Amino acid sequence: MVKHYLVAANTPFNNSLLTYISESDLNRGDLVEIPLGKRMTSGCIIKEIDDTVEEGIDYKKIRGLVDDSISISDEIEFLTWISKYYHYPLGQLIFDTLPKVLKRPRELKFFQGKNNIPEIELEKDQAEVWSVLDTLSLNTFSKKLIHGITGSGKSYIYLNFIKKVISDKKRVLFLVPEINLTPQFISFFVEHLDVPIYLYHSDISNSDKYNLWKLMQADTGPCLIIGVRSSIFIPIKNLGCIVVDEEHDNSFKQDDRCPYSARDSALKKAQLKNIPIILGSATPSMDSFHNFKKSNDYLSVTKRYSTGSLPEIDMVDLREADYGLDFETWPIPVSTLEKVKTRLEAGEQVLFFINKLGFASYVQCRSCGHTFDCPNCSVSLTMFKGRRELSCHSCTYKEEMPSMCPMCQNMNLLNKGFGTEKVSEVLDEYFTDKNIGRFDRDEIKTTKKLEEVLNNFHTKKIDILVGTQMVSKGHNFKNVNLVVVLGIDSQMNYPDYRANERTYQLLTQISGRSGRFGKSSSVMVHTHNPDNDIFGYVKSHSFDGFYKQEIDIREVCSCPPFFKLVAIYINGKDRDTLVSLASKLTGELTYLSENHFNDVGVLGPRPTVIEKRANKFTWVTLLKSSNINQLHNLLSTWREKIKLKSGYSIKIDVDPTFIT
DNA sequence: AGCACGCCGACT
DNA sequence: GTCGGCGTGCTC
Repeated sequence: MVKHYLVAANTPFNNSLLTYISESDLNRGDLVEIPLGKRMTSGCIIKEIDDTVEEGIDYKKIRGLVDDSISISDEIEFLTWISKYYHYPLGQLIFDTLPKVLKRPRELKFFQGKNNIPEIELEKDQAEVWSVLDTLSLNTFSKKLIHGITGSGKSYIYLNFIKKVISDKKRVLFLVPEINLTPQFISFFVEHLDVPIYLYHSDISNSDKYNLWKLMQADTGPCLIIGVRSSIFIPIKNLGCIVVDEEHDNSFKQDDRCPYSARDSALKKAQLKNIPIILGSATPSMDSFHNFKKSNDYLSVTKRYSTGSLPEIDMVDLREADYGLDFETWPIPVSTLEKVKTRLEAGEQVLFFINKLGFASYVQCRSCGHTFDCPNCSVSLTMFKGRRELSCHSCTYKEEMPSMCPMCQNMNLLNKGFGTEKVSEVLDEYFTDKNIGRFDRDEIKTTKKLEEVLNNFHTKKIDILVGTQMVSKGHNFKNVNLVVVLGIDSQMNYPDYRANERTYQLLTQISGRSGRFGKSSSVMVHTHNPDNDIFGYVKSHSFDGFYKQEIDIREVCSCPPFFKLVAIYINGKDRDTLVSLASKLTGELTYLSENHFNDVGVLGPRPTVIEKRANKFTWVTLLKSSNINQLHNLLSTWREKIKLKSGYSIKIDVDPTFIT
């Protein structure tokens, strides 16, 4: 008896949903091999179909099961939701997230919890939050947002809840934004739990990923999984709760392939699985704060745990900065270096934050003004002094450091702008007897190196640590009571509606690295615009104040959380063709909005901030609406009709965090 | 997204 | 002559 099956195939064709026939019985979630055109590809069985089969198509036969040890039947509903919400083909989503198959699987490594630390007594604020969580049913969907200032001991609240779920013999998924954050959580949970602890991030092998998927299906023993965003796709049987730490963090949003938010998807997953989910942050996103307040699911801890106190935030006005007679301390004012010196002399360590890599952001000829730009992208090249090269941050282009201007042969080349390498050098020259360490993507390429540098800082082999975003998140440095922030102005001036929010979050998170363990501590924020309102709210540690100001701006400019936003990126190699394609596609969107979906606004198209990357151009069109259903319907209608020539592609980004 | 077909330019 | 550049069209 021949049966027809709807299969989600690994192809964008027909939105990945294709019909096949099979003589053997197959189940929803089975992974199969199927012919497609003249090749073979993978597919996932969605359902059997009977009378709805179209005539006139010569359906092909399913070749057989590709792997019988994994079935994702319990995740199809979840994956289908993601596919619809983010307008991304279901079949491609499934095979993007599935661990690659597995020639020679090795044994799965994990950490065994030792549980050798006795129960910790919660302080009053924490206990109040815990008393609410303690009443949550473990078999019902519920969501809570814990807003706990940096150093308030959110981890202990999570821990209590996790212990409760584990003692109910269930499993816990603990989401962290980045692989950097996993080492500190491993030791924390190993000491407090007595179950296996598994890691899931970009640095674990495919074999381990595959084994974990299998294990999470095979048995149901309680365990903890600490994972980055992609771990929401692991089909975990007997999942008892999800925790999302640092929920505001932009790393939860994927930006290539299907641009899903792991935080929002986790909320959906908890709802579908009927389990509780807990989000936590010291600086909640505007979106979450707004939503959780509205539904009364908001909990807060306002006091630092134990003896920690909040740092003093000092604004350093760069308009009055003194960089020494020969400008030799630039970009660090002499007064700042003196403050650093005092801290170092007291035996403390200091943290520097600059959100740029390299020695100079660009190089310019003093005589004719020529700048060294990437031949493949519309950006200038970053100068790396140590490696003696200029390199592009948006493609792989590199060239040797020039000794003269190629236009006018002048030898006098200026270094403009600065990054971590420059700051490290200035510090090295000023504090000749101190060790300066660097903590950025350029320096830290492996987990091993990450742990090594962190360890050197913890054991005081490094006196001053200079880093990018990487240092701002989560780490606890016992001996740091001064944090220096440079180059924040460029963040604040980024041209999208989230610039204020990101700046507030970043400054607050960085401040959180200072003075975690008593003593007076401070943060020095360097800016040309010290009177900006945001600094006032950071200074007074007033999230509420910031939120109240920002939420009004969002409302008057029709931005999230009041309006939903979708960015549509159109990409291609020939600029003229791309521009006409972008305006044609935007014209179709405008037509649909004017004639059928009146509540949706269409803005654009316009070139992206970096219009050319690796010799391809990108333009963007924005959709805005407070009518979410209409927005989705417009997108679906539009997507069914569009046709693209090869070499041209579109990316739909629902709820973009960055508009580039 | 693959993969094939098909039509033009510069090599043995 | 034919190797290979990529433009176009098709895939349940």
